[in-house]
Amino acid sequence: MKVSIPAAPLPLAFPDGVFPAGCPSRTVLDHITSKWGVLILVSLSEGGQRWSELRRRAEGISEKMLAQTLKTLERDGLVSRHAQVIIPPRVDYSLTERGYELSTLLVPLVAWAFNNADAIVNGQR
Amino acid sequence: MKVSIPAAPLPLAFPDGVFPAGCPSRTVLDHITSKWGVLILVSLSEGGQRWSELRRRAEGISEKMLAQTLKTLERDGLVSRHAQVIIPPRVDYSLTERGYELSTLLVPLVAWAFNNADAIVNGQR
DNA sequence: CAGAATCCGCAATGATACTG
DNA sequence: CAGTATCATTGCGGATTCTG
Repeated sequence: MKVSIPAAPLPLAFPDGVFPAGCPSRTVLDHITSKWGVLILVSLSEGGQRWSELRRRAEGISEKMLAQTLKTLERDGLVSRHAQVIIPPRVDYSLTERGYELSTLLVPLVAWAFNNADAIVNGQR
Repeated sequence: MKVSIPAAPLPLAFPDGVFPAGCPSRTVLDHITSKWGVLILVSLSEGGQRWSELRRRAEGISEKMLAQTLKTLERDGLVSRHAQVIIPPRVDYSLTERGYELSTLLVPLVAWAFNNADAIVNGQR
């Protein structure tokens, strides 16, 4: 049985529906949809967390990639870093307002992936 | 000025908030958040489109990556392929029901990236 | 027109070791 | 604890050629 699927209008300002190669949104999209970027942002949507906690939650991430991902997100103004100069050091990360706004779009996406993962990898319906 | 940001509860079934390394959702997430996967899915959210049109809209994509991306999304049951055996050939792609459901999450994400791109790359607020 | 097949470079990633 | 530095690897992705 076939069902007709309603076409959703793209509420985007892309001329002729073309996603331009040099568009800045491409870079932003690459950052926020990166393998580890998504997990870090979603993880932080629950509130501020320490370096070690982020490393634990994004299972499998290397220290290098955690540092790199956090730096990129910080430069993008999505994550803010709060370092306490104590020994041993303690550094907390949290979402900025803009990062939090983004996370409200990312959380449903990760949830969807989780809920549909089995059906997708097994080719079920 | 600082503002307090409410913590959003993660409506996910991840134990201890840990995203497991071997979780199938990781693979799914990689597919649907891939560089070209996002653009193809969002493009198709407007309705069925031909190979050549997808190639045009996802500006900068190579034939290889278009083929590879479409195959992956088709295997995942998110995109369906409709080939007409004529000369010259004509092949249309469209979203499955599951793919369409996903696109409703992806479209706002791309729109957000587009709307915030300038502020992000320029470091503005 | 819509691909498939092949070659190939380099940037992204991981592993390891070191440090304030 | 929270990183940085260096090195090794690989597989992603681009360019090209060929075809039904």
